[in-house]
Amino acid sequence: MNIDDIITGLYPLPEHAKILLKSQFKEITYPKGHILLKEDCVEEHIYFIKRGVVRAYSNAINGQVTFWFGLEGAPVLSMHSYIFGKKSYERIELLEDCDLYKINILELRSLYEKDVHLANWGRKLAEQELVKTEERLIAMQFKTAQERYMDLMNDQPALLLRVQLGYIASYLGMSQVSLSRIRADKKK
Amino acid sequence: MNIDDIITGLYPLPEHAKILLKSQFKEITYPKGHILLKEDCVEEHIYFIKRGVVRAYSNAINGQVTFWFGLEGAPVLSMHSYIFGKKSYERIELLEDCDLYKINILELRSLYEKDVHLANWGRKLAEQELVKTEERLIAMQFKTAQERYMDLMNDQPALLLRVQLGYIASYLGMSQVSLSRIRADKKK
DNA sequence: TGTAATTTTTAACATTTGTAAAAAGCTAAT
DNA sequence: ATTAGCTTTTTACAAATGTTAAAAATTACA
Repeated sequence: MNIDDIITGLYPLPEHAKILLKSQFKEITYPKGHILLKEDCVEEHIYFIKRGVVRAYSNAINGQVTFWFGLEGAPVLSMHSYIFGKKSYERIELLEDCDLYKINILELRSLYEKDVHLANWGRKLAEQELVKTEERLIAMQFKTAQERYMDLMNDQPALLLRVQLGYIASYLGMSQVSLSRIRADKKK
Repeated sequence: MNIDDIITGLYPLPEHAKILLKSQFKEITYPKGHILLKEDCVEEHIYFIKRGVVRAYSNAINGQVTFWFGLEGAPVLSMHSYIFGKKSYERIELLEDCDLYKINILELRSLYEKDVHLANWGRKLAEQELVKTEERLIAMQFKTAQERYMDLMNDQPALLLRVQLGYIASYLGMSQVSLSRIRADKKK
């Protein structure tokens, strides 16, 4: 997934704005297992995934909770750092070797202030994430564990092939044992 | 909560931009019980609450699911209509008599395209909602029903006094019976 | 290939949460 | 004050999900 498609897919930009934004991205590669971003740190960049899979998780009393996955094309960011410039509450880990496009948040913010097209691009970035997040919240509130698993199978089958089930279970808001049970039932 | 404070609280605007945005808002009053916005309709406006309480809900197989409340100062919008110009999946109902500030979405979008400050204001609007929604999603994933209730008591005690418990239970992702149980346990 | 390490499934049991129905409490209107 | 309607709590039971531990399957790599 190249940076042009990622940028333009979000919001159409006139050539000059696109070039300006693109010029601030740097490409970078990290290996599987790399921690891109740590809790309790202020992260200074956001990323877009060129290649690879990534998860965000948070440490609760009873272990880690994976609450987000990113595949090719997805933005990777700490909400608190990107939006408030504050410490991140989550940790972001690479589940495969990844190629990433990286951009500095302060730089990006200054682009937002300078160029109306880029400000609208930034608006779209937040709006897209907002819709996805609200839909997941609603699903958590009124779908059963089984329905949530089946939705994931329909919407993101690739994820199931690339990510281990323990993380998927957590993402779906259930224990790994529950997920195994659901999968076992489905076979019948 | 007046419109000046609502606008400026989100993102500081130079005087001319503030006046421009403000001039597009109209004030309107509806009685308790009024349906502001229906599922399967494209809603052409977004609102801000001057006075009152509002809930958004969606019809599932087993009854309504309340997934959002708005108090004074909050934006009221259908995600699908505001962001995609598509049909709303939710219904929004006034739980008290409400005074609202209303603005046309197409008009707002054209302001975003015209003025860099307003585009950034629109970005902040989405970003603020995004942070709140992600935090709620995470809470749903790794807090118990009891913890979610106690968080609500701490963070939004006013809500408990103004909204009936059936809706609160749904918002917290539990049955009304469970909420009653939790409340009964708490007394001991 | 064989072994260790990791992941996934299964089993047994405990706990939480849901459902349905009844009882109790509250509110508003007469 | 009384009644009707609505909300909340309680009860009893059922279903779903969690926990712990062990077994099975898979993967990584020496």
